[in-house]
Amino acid sequence: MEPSRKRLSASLEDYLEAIYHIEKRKQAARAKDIGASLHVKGSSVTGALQALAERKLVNYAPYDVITLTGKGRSLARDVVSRHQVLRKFFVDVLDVEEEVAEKAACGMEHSVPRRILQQLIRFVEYFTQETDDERRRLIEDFKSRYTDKQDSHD
Amino acid sequence: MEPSRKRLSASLEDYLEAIYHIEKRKQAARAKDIGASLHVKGSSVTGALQALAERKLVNYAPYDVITLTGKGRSLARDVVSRHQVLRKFFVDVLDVEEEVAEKAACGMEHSVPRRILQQLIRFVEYFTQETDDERRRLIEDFKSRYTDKQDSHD
DNA sequence: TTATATTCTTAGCTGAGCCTAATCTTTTTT
DNA sequence: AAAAAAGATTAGGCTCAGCTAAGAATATAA
Repeated sequence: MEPSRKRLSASLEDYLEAIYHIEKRKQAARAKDIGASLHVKGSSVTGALQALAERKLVNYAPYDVITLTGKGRSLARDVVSRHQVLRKFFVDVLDVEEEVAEKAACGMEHSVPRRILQQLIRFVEYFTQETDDERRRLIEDFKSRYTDKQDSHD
Repeated sequence: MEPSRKRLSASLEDYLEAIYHIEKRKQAARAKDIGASLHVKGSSVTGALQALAERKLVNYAPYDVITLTGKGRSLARDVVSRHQVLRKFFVDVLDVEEEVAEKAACGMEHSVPRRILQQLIRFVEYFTQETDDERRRLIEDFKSRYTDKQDSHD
């Protein structure tokens, strides 16, 4: 009985992520919150929840509230972490606008390999450490050279 | 008559990219080369080519060789450039293994916003300039601290 | 120049993942 | 408690992007 080893689709990862955030705000998630958060209709949510339930990632019973299982929460945290790392890198290092960074992270979070993530974490850490002036100065210097916050995103 | 303003799917971008690379090696692309390069069957290639032809991105006639149109080539270059920038950043800055970098670039190239790309280009440039020792030294220092080239990709 | 092999296309199927419309459930009002 | 509203689910449809199998077109070999 393998623990459904196949990779989750980008879409299902999004659902997991959304549920995770909603759970953090409220106790449990409702279908409509998920739909609102992902800009999809209720019927799509139901479909996704059934897929997630089949993989034992959410506790789901029709008309009941939705919660993540242990496995689900762990996977959700993984996605959220990818998102956060990218976002932080875009904002703190590349000096990109919050909204652009946020959107970009959303798009790219599903395909960042572990190894890249690991290095990215180390990299951001290395260059933003409170304790090292030289490194932080360089990043600041980089930023100050390209301070053209226009719109050329997307 | 709008020039089909809607964004290309990740899949169609992959096809364009593949054709671009094949064209660079040989004179023109054949369906089977494209299929081999993307690991899809011939019939899928035909389908994609028809979609691309409809958008005037490839010159396509049944059983004939395939070439990019001007618009197609320009778009292809765009994709390839996103790919290369990511790849270079992963290898030259994050110090990630070639294959991991390559795969990651493949996955992420479809969702990098322009703005992020622009900053990434500047960033890599800034830190790998031949002319600046201090910056290059810091990157080297970063690399030397995390020289654990194991497998934890994917 | 036939025969064979290769390549390409068509037709039709599948699964994801979204949608709308109709039909439950559950909750809230009156 | 009955009616109304809100929320969730099912049924069925659509698009995308892959697949297989069968057949057409082209290229190669005998």
